[in-house]
Amino acid sequence: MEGTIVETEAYSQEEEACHGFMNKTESNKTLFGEPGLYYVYKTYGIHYCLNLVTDKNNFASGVLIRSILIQNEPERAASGPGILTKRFGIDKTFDSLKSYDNNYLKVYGGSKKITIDELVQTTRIGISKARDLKWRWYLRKCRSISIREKGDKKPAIMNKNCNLSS
DNA sequence: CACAAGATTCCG
DNA sequence: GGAATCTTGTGC
Repeated sequence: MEGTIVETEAYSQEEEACHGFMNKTESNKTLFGEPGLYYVYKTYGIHYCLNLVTDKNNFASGVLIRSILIQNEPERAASGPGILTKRFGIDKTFDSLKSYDNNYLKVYGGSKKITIDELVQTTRIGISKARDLKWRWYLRKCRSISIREKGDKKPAIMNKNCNLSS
């Protein structure tokens, strides 16, 4: 199974919404690890969320993957952080795996260049702290976005020649 | 040891 | 708008 990441959020220990804001604990320690690791946690007792650890060692930071457009699957089949992990079969066992070196799930940069004007930059979803930071980005022309920014209307169906895959 | 809150989703 | 559901962190 393969798809394109179309919506992400950034988290950093310097802001309150980050799991690593307070301190390093048993459950968030992966977030403090080396860049390129997966950080997977369970939320609301039900859903797993997938992150890529970024920045340097011992600095909690990561990117939450919020929506993936899966090839040869209906739109919105993986639009939302909890639903996409379910769709890809990602659970806690993926936590701390290297994104570039494992046998189950790989993430890599696409060959297609994305320019800043193709993205919508807006606020993050479902958090109560640091609500003002606009650290969420998504592809404007993609229909498989979990929640669109207010006023950003869902685009018309794309034709085959402007697909987002890399 | 108890309790509150959570990077969500689905249903009504 | 609200429940489901359960782990983790914090406080007493």
